[in-house]
Amino acid sequence: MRADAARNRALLLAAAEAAFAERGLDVSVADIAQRAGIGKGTVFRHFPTKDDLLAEVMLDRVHALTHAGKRLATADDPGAALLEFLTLAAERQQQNDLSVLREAHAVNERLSDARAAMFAQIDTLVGRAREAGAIRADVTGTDVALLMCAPGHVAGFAPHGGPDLWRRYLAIIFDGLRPHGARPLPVPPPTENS
Amino acid sequence: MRADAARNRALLLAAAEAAFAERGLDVSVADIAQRAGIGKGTVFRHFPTKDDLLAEVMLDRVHALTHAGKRLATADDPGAALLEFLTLAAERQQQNDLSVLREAHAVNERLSDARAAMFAQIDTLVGRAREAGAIRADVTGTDVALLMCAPGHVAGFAPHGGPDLWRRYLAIIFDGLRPHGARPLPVPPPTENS
DNA sequence: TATTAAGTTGACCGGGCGGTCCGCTTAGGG
DNA sequence: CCCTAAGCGGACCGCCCGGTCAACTTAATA
Repeated sequence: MRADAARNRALLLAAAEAAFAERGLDVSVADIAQRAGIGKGTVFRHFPTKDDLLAEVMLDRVHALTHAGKRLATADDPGAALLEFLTLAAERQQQNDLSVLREAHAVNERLSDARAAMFAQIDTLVGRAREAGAIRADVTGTDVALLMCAPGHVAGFAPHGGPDLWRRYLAIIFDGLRPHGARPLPVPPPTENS
Repeated sequence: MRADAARNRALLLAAAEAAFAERGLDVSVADIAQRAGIGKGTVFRHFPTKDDLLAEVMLDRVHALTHAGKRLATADDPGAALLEFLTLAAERQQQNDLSVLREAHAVNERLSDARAAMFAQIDTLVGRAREAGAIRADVTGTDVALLMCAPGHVAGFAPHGGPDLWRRYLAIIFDGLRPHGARPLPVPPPTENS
């Protein structure tokens, strides 16, 4: 692969990730190309369809989370490890990632596999946290996989919320996962209110 | 207003609500019209733009919730009242209602006013629940307004979840709002798992 | 029933989208 | 340094969308 092609590919992926995060999945390919400073045709040289581009962006994010999960799976405190994983997930996943992943099979087989790997990693983290008594006995990996995007999603709709508002909702939701009578986390105050 | 026009208008609103809920905000006007069994032109006779149609649908939903909130504001048990309100909200709001409401001002002034009225009603419910000690002292109406759509939203992404899966996540989230050491609600088991 | 205004309809329009293509540019090995 | 193939870019295509319009249909009144 030629050097300029590799550079443009990296530029394109970065621009696409930013564009999808800011404007949603409906950004036009032309917009992404302009943001990357390349021509529209070049986008389709690197990725046959817009969906393939999206899949590649998602693949990077899912892999990063999976690796973080693998690292945290051997931590001393399984409860803290799960919380840190959820923090990473909420931090990165500002947007509607789950809606993409749900239809991952239709988009891309590799992405579908990556999702399965991430879910398996979540199962491990949740299992360890459950055994350690850090979360309720009936909480499943699926529960956590579904709930982990909620803080970022929900905070995104705040009228005046600061950029860290998601931490507040992560704390609230995580406390809902804890066993009966657990002392809840200190909940960060809302930075601003309506 | 002529009788057939009123009938078509009702048919149209029902079809639009169903279509938006099932297919998202991107359903074409033509699809909605076909679903209602009327011509596409008739849609634009009743509502000048697609956004106006959407605003009318949302207006009905927001008003219904506001009225339910007003009824619950005088209930004996403020904690139970808030929970019932959240149950109603999660039950109806399967979809991305918040994303619409956030841009309500851009869509329609009446909708913007209706949203403000609903938020005020939520503030009342939350205030009463807080005073009764049913929820944490630091939980605000904005918190609840943001979190109330999360159960429906999150459950919608479950691969095999039953239609009542949102109840599970409502219970978890509501428990996160309760004061320290509160006995959590019984959490409905997941109907199915991945 | 005759009249008419209100209501309905689908063909039609401009615009923006994803995706294609071919002439131009340029990296990089011999 | 030159040649060539890999890479680039933007004009272009077909499609579908929201929205318009003029011809047609019908409910309601006298």
